Amino acid sequence: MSMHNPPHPGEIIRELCLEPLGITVTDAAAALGVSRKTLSAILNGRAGISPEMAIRLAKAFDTTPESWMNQQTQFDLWQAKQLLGEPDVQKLAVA
Amino acid sequence: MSMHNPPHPGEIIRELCLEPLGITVTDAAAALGVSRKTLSAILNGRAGISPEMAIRLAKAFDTTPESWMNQQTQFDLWQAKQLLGEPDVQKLAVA
DNA sequence: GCAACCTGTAACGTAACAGGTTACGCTATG
DNA sequence: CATAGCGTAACCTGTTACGTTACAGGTTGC
Repeated sequence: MSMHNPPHPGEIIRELCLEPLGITVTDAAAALGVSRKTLSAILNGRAGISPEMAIRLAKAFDTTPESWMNQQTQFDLWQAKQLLGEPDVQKLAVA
Repeated sequence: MSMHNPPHPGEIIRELCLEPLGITVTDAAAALGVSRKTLSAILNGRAGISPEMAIRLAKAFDTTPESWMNQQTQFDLWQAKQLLGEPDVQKLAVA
């Protein structure tokens, strides 16, 4: 179940949102109301999608904040699994 | 669409996981492999569910990490909407 | 060739958050 | 009363998001 490296959300933004519109990073950052550096960091995988950013992206691209957050969640979970391995946890549920 | 204060995930853990089992916070923290303080902070809404914690919770309670992350996402988004209000964002999509 | 623009990224700061240990006060139960 | 469980405070480290400023490299047009 989803064992392959999920793309970080920045790739999605660039490939599905910015490139089709032919908009520059500088202009997109201005439209989103964040600095060029902040958007650049996300696009290049050096920052994640914060809740605020998800709301801004949803408003700009006419989507839902949840969809952006879920992309980030998938990426974060995949990354945490790589780093954490199998944590030493006792089962507490019914079986 | 979901305008009411969503519960923070700590309440869910306490009410749906710990109380039915009659397990103490101290023991649950030990089973999860985290400190008592860390679990206490989550249960009382003073910390969120990190990806690592979601993985631990999923293993202990035989659920999925995604379900815990989604709970946290709902809470974070609701909170961000309260704090951010309507951000000044230009529409970039088709219109 | 040079100027203008776009981009990545570095350095500096702020603020916030997760996690840990230690310690204190409260409450409930033996 | 003594002990256990709990919340929470202070203190630490590491990480992240965000901002401004500045610099280096690439493109494009004159």
